[in-house]
Amino acid sequence: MVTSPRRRRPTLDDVADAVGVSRATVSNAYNRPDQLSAGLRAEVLRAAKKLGYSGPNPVARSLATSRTGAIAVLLDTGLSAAFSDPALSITLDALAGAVDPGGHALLILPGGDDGGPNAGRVLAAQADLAVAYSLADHAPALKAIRERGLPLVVIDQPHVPGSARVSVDDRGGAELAARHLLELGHRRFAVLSAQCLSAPRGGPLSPEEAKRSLFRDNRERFAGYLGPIAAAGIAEHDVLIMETSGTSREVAMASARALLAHEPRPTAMLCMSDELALATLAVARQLGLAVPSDLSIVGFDDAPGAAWAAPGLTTVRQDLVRKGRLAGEFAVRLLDGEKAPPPVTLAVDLVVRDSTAPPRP
Amino acid sequence: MVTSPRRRRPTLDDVADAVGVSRATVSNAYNRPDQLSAGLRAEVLRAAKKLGYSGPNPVARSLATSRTGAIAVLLDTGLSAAFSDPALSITLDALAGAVDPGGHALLILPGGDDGGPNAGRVLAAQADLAVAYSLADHAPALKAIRERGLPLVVIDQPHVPGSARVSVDDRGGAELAARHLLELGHRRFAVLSAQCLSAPRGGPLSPEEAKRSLFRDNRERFAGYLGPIAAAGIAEHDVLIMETSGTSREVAMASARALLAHEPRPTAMLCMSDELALATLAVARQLGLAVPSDLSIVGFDDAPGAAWAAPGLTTVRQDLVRKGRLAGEFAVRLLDGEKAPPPVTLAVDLVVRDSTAPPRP
DNA sequence: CAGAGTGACTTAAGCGCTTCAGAAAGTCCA
DNA sequence: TGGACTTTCTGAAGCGCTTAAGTCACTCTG
Repeated sequence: MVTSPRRRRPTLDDVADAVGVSRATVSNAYNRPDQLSAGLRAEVLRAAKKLGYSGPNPVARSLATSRTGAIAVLLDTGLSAAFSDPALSITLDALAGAVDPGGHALLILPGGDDGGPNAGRVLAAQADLAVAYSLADHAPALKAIRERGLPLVVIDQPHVPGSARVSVDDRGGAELAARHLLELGHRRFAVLSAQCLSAPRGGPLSPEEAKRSLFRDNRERFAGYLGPIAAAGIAEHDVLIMETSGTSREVAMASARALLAHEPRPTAMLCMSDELALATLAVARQLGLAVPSDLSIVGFDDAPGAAWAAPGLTTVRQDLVRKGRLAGEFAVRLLDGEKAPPPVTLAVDLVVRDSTAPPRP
Repeated sequence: MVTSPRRRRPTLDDVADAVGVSRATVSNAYNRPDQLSAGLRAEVLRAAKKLGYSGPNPVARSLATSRTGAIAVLLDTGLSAAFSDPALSITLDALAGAVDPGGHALLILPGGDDGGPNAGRVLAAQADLAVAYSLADHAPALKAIRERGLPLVVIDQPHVPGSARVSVDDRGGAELAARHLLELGHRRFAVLSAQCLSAPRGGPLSPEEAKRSLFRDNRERFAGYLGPIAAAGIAEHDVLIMETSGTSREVAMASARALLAHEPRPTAMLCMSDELALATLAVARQLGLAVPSDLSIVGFDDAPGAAWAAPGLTTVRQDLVRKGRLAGEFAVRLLDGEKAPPPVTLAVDLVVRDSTAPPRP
């Protein structure tokens, strides 16, 4: 019984035996260099190298310390769709940057068709904390997180008791966009939204349906769009609303095309993301519609692409980097055992570029 | 000593005690329902629910089974930069889809400034396998993976003994692009590349420097571009080469602008990704250059944006979905204990759209 | 009705590490 | 010179779970 038949990886004990010290000492050599003499530490490390020991097994360490060093990120779509939205990439990058000094990596849990990741996956995820990004209100994943008692940070979602939250003033932003167009004199509006209802469906939506969206940010934006429009004496039912299914550009373009095919054609399009706005811009170009003289378009996010577009996109700016960083900081604080800070709502503002103008008389 | 002061989470033992069975039975209730009677199982689950036990602790389970259920993805840049490239999103989405049935999530390790993720992070990552995506050849992360003895799948990188590999015919694709332009009659070329050398620097590159790129795919593409051009009797040093630093659109546009400012202006631009090509397209528009009559542009990847662009982008198509899926399948096979399959190189082809034409006479 | 079989649980040995409470040996100062 | 400290290292108790092997009480067969 000298060595196991299948050459197993060396462990802390093997190193300890090789050097002739206790296991605790080897552990200290890696984790608390001040607990042993420099000479012995060097000897331990040398022996480890010789044996091919690459340091404490991360899983075993996690079990002993009850810290995994990972943060689960719960998304509501697949990776490709999720990351085709620059807003997510930017937010997550900032988040990753904020938690990186603490040594936390991101464990990505993509969503399925029920507004978030599979609950079983969430229950099995090795993470110290979860970040939920714009999930449907009823997402099973959220329940799983609660069951596990995992600290939670939510982004762009309704507040969950006990969790930290950062979101933006979706409604206020949408109002800014709608008022801007109203002030320019528009009366025929269309709204292009990402998925609102369960099960990818896509297609036209009534204002009532829109306001019942499963996603809080959608609901808020709808309310923000429709409020000022209604206040201006335009019937909500005269506002065309279209939900896209999925997040691909093709689908978005098809939806935009459907909206623009309506008679009388809307003169202003309110888009819930810059991606949707850019898709609309592309469709307008295909149809030979001049933007902004034939059609005004307003986006949301102020993603980098909004500024590069031709014409530059008028859009509601939100500070994505700040949002991600804040979420990351909240995560770190929760991990440090602090209580959840009060929810933060970031302000937005309207960036007027060249995609909006008064409608043709 | 009835209960610990800080209410700790219930464990398998607590449930076992509550029901009055052994720990193994509770474990079986979760993992091997056929090992106990349906009645007892229901009772166990009921007790678990009552105690607030949400199922076996993932970390402890991992330690016992020596499987984590996560796949580490090693990237060479930060998240924002990484995901601003649709090629990565698409590949990773396909990869995630392929490993999902096995219950594997992706643990994302973004890169720093040394061509890959920090080695310490890699050593500490809780994963069963690593996927390296287009890292620099010497990336410390790769060494860390080897030390750990973790199975490895590399994408678009040199072969690592013992690991699986999928890549595309970068050189062949680049040759197709160059030949296409030569056949159209171009003689003044520029090449726009992503980062090649260590430490983000950006700026003009000599052909020698270019061929020493730290990234295999870059080297191959350079070779593929320059080969046919040289064969056509054009001196390599007459080809303008520019490396961008980072991956943001702004930086890419600045690089493109610099190339187009050269006198005499190149008539054809070879871009190592569609993102770079689209940035070039935007610059050309700003400069009032007509594409393709004043300037031909060829991209690489055939990302979705290539088709939407106006004009449609001529580009080298690679099957990103297939690449990701294949990598995922290889991962699954390695996890099943199979030997590394032989490396696969996917074919590419040239998609000719409207961004290339003969140069103005 | 003995012996083989089967179903339903339990026992106990890990998985590889951290960490706290000592122990042993040396240092310091009155 | 001897008690009070330090420094350096060890012992051992977990962390929460899986799983191979074993026990025990039955049910079939021939």
